[in-house]
Amino acid sequence: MKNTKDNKASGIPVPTIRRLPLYHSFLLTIKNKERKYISAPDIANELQIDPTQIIKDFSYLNVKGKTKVGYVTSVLIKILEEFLGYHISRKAFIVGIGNLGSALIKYHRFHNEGMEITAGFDINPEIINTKTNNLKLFHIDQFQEKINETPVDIGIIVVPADQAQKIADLMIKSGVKAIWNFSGTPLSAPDNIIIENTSIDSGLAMIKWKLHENKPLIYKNRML
Amino acid sequence: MKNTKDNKASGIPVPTIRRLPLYHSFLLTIKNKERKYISAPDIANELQIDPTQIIKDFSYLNVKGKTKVGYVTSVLIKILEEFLGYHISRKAFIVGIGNLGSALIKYHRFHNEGMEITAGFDINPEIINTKTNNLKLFHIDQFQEKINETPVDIGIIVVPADQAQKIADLMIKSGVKAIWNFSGTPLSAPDNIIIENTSIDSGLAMIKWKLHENKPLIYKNRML
DNA sequence: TAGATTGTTAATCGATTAACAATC
DNA sequence: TAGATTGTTAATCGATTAACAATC
Repeated sequence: MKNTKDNKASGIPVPTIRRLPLYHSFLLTIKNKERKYISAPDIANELQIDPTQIIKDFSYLNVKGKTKVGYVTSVLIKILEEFLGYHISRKAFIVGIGNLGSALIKYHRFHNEGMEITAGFDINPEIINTKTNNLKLFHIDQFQEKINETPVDIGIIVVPADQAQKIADLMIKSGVKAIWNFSGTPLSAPDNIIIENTSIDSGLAMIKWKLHENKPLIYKNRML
Repeated sequence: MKNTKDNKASGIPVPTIRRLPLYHSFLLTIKNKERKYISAPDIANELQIDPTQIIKDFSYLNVKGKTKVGYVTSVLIKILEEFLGYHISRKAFIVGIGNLGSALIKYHRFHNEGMEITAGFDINPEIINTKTNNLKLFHIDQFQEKINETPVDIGIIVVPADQAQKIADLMIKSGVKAIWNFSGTPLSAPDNIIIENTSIDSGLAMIKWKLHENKPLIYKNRML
């Protein structure tokens, strides 16, 4: 969960990277409206982000805008897609075909964003050797075998917390470069392995905490 | 998407709040092992977070630890649950019963974390008046009617981006206090409405960017 | 020109990390 | 006591925001 300084090299702040897909998806709607130019204040207004933040973010990408006019929509989109690597497809295996796992398999944006899930794994005998959304599902014991046939860069972990580390170890041993961890528990891995943690629970924590804020008594009176 | 200064009042950093569910889930495993005490360095080691960060986080909660021993596991868990409001159940409606929507409905942790989804809405006639995981599904036109019957604090939006604002407006009009937005597009809302955005795409952006980093040529040679 | 916008540099703000005193 | 840990205060680091010059 630690933010290593891997952004130092290029100097692009991590939050900027995370905002880029947002810009991209918004700009597609602008393109559909056949608007050739879009200005930072316009984007800012729509996306509720500070306009100077947007200008700053774009400057990291070396996109040049036109004074008084803005940026060329199609150029922005192209630069974003190149930067985010949407045209370079990375293969991925997903482990844990539960509710969330199935939803991820069906999430159609991954394809446009340059990730292709090429096999799924589980331990449930009922689903092994079946297909979800045209994706073949195998027993986890076949992971090594399948990755030898078609190497993948990304391993997606959607198993319960107590199984996650074991799966991560297997993925690392098998040569996966990046792990996308939806298990809600942190993983140990060598420094050269990219780990991205996505946890739904932290979102709910924020919401509930903010709801509490309206009723300060609840925790201001709490005895330490 | 803008970070307002709503954390100023209590002085607790937003990242701290987001880490709390992680601590909670880890501490449950410690409790299961019947370990009475747990120290910050031990947690740090397991969760890959800086130990002083953990001590700092706990200090915001006014938990007191024992020098040389650590914290009482059960006390930590209790304080975390109180702070995160796990014992105060908030009702929620979910709109958009697609793949992700269905996965969220089945996500069992929400119950423990104090959120209960009490109805689902969609426009697909095939699923209206059916049930998913014992949850009744209605047409979106019945939203106002249903919320009048049983008010909810939280609205969960899992519809496509171009439908999201419309649904948000409906929720706000109906008196929802917080919106959890999975649509991937930002929402306009009055300041008193709590908005939490959860987007899967930013996670993939990070992964792909870090994978690129290993091959700097790809974007260092990119013509601006 | 006046006004709107880009884009850079500086200031501010917030979070993390380091240093260190206190304690058992 | 020596060593390990808490917990606070200070320093550092990184990101956002503000200020402002340049441009069309």
